[in-house]
Amino acid sequence: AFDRLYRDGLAYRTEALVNWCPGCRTSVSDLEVIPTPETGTLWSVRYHLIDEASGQPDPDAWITVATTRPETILGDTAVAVHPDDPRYTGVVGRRVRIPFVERDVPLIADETVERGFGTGALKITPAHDHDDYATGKRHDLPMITILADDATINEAGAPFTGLDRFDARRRILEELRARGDLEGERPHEMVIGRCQRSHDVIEPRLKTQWFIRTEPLAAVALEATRAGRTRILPERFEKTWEHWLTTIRDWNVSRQLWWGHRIPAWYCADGHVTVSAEADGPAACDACGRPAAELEQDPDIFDTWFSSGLWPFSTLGWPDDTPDFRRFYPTSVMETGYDIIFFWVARMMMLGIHLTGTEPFHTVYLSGLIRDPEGQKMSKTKGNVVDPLGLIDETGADALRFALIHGATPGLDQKFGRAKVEGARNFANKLWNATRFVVGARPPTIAEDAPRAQPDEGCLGPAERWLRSRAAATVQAVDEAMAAYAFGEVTRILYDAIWSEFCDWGLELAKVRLADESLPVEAREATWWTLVESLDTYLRLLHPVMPFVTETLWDAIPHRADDPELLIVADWPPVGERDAAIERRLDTLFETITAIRNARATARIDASSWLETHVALGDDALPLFQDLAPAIERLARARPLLLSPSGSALPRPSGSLEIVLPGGAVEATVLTGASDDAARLERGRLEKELAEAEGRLATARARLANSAFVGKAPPSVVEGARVRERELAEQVERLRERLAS
RNA sequence: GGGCGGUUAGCUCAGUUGGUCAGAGCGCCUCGCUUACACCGAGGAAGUCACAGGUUCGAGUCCUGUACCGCCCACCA
Repeated sequence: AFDRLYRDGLAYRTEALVNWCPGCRTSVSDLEVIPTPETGTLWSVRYHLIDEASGQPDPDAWITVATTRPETILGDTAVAVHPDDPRYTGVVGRRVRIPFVERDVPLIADETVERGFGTGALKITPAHDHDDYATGKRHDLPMITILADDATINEAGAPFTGLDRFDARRRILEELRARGDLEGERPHEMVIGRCQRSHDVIEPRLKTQWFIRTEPLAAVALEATRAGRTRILPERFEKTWEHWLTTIRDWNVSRQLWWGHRIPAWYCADGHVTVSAEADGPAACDACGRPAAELEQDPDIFDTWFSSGLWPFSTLGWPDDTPDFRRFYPTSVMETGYDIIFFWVARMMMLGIHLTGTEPFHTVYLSGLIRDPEGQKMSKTKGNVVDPLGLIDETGADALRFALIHGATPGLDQKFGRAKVEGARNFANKLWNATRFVVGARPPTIAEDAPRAQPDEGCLGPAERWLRSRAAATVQAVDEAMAAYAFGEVTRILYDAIWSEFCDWGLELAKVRLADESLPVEAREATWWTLVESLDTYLRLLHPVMPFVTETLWDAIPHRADDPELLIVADWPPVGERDAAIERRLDTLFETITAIRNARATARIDASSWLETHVALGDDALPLFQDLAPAIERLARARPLLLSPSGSALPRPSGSLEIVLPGGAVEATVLTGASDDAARLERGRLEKELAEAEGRLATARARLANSAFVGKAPPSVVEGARVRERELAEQVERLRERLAS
């Protein structure tokens, strides 16, 4: 890759100002310099003007400069003021004496100087400051390096040679004060660049190193996102992307470290450069033909992100045209944290497009960061890091995966702790037990190793049709969420479908039918096959999130002849057919059961006692309720259970529990055997329900009475409001009847 | 100095194109060992959706501003 970049004119070696970390003894990229706000000191220092006659500094004439880094005085090669600054119009062009090094430097005018800052006069240290470097270039100033690699003062900084930079600063200040040239000092809020890794103060300094010319690379990366060939999600990050890539500077890729890919560049005695992609290096110098034995390889290595930037294709055998590369490049979706969008994603894009001609992925999905339960960034020094392996030992990898995905919203950080993993572990456990139940509930008429059979359509009851319809709904919902990269939504859909629908209602209904000896064998078999079918669907849907437990459980259920050995390669489930009518009626049935349970609990009736219960409901749902009567009996502890068409007179002995469903479509009476206490509690519940229903009814009526609403809202919305109003009115009426009697 | 995100039940967070969206999990309260599961089951309480304006018949949901928390980018020594 480097060889290609070099030959394409995109890699070059030059002496330039780099970010030097004295602690790591290496240069680092701009991205690895962390701007850190700190309170420093701003010192005012007098530089004496040179008397033009004597050529000596004038003790009584000076210009005062402001600096936060007095040690860099040793490297000053100019003093700059703004050209339009009236205070200095007379002195521009004269020379000043730099103390200690006794160097005379020009007083120059440059528009970048802020007149309002400090004294309006700025010392220029081109070899140790990015701004000054630019100024030095503009004015062709000498660049004097005064620091060694360990940030001690070098020979150029005599008489302070050998002192650490901060010791040198103290000494210099002392001496300036002694000379009377330290005019003042004051605290100064500033931003200091520190090393991302060692936190040392970064020293800008001159080094001869390799750079990647980023502008053309950034241009093609930008073009790819602008044209939509690569999409960044969430979209708002495209703005960040644009900004960074349009202001990007050339990338220093040389590192003076040991671990990494060594830079494949060789130098001869004449300083010629030979870059080679050969494993053993070049045979001879490209320029002068000196043999390999006389060449020396660059001791530096690449920035780790240079190597990482090649990942999408270097892992596939590139630059060879391998089957893997042909099959898997370009990749599809790049998922990573937003914190490395520049470090990694941008580099993969720039290098990938240039080197392969194709964007490495069509979508970049940026997730948030995982933080500790208090919202702190996890760090080893803080000790708040979750050890995934330890957690996996405790709760399983599936639980960890589920928890991380469940809690994730694209691009937003999530607080993460034990509680979330435990919830996911419980879910896995629930699924495990549900499967255990299904496997154990196999009717004896079905052989243990029987191949998977379709439920007999003719034998399906409403519960079975409901299970199938809900499974279809879940497949559809999961498909949509997946397509939208809403992975947290995927887990939420599956959690609800499996726990609240399949387990809470589906299995409970199935238990009753499976145990019903009065039904023909075929009916019970159909119920079981329906359970297997739904479970099979849910396991397939959940597999990407919880691969291990689903794989194991899937192995335990009967399979079709064309199923593969493993779930991981099994087909994604197709969307089945919905049955809206069944879903609606079952919902009503569930609501009825819940309402009866609620009434019983409110009246503090022993949950295990069986009570005579009367239910009246509309003709459309009545047959279904009759069909599922045994299940209602069991789930509502309603026995005997009497079902009748709505409008039928229900018995209302004292102490009975009165139930009216929203909409008034279902009414029920539970005979408690009369207890004053129960009756009182029950009445309180009914009154509360009435008050709530009346409140909603008033709101609904007010809305419909508003001619603007009726006139402007879409007809479907108005119609919906009318239906709601009717239902509430019905419910209120029924409740009043109950309370009156 | 620019740019961005967050502010919804005690806690952690969902809420796609504005119209039963006020939700989930945990926690809490009351019951319960009913033949898959107490890592469970049944029921329940709990939010003026940060604040102030505005648009609209209608706004957590759109616009403007404010406050607080956080992040990114940035060559005022």
